[in-house]
Amino acid sequence: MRINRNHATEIKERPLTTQRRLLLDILREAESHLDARELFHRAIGKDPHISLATLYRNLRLFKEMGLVDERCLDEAHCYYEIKRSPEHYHLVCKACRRVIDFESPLISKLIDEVRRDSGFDIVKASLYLEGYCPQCKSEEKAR
Amino acid sequence: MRINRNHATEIKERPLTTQRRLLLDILREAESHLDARELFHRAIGKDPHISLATLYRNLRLFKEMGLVDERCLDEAHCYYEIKRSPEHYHLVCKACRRVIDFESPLISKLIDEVRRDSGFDIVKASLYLEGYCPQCKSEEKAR
DNA sequence: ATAGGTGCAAATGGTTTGCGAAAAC
DNA sequence: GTTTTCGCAAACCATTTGCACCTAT
Repeated sequence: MRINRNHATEIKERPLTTQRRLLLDILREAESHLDARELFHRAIGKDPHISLATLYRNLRLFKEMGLVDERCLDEAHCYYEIKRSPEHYHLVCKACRRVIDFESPLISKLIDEVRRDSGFDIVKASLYLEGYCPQCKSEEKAR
Repeated sequence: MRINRNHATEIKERPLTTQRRLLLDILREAESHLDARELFHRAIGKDPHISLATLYRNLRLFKEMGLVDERCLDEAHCYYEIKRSPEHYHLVCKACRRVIDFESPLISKLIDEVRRDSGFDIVKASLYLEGYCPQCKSEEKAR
């Protein structure tokens, strides 16, 4: 079995090795938003022999093939997630670090607007909103 | 002289040392979007004795004080820029890496929408659009 | 005199790479 | 038999930290 990206360009097709399947399965099953550390932790759980090098090599491959998105919130927090459709965006609580996905039709409107004004051919949009979730807000107040 | 953030909360006021002024000046004068390496390069130009440790310590301080924003496009590309108003967002060309700033009233509409739906108190929005700029698009076609 | 800042050099820690062995085709 | 992947250990490199000195109050 092989993996590749439907609208692939010059990127070669690659075999779906046991390790790659393992990693992709974890990413798919995850409630999403795993960092490399957590992904490795879960991978070790399923196959104690898998190595970090393999993990990073394949994360990079997945990124290049467009199977996985890398989301870097800041220097210290990079998360990986399987691409799913429809596209969605992220809302992060600065207190508890909970991440919520959301969608909004306003974004495609915005993209159209920018495309028209700038002449860019836009292929990807990343949007993070940060703030405080209802729980953390009220805990804050209680203090 | 001192630096602090107008709507400061618990963050102490800090003295504006020569090194801090130097760094802030560079960030202010920059056409924006400097990474740590480039910032250091320019800093060394003005004061050959300034150290990387000072640069990182102060970048972190500036972030905490809300003077500077850190934008991480991916693992390898973190950029720092002085906060200016009004808020603006980024459009990056995947081919030439050019970065364009833009604003749009649709974003505050979007934020209102998300705030209403999620109950979050939203304090920051980061939006990157990636694609190909008009020049790179036509060079691509020419090939 | 005390607190905070700086430079230097060493430590840290996440990510990458070189290499020989193993697997895929 | 050639090509690709893997695991291991070593290398890399951006960032952080410990410490002694310095500066400002």
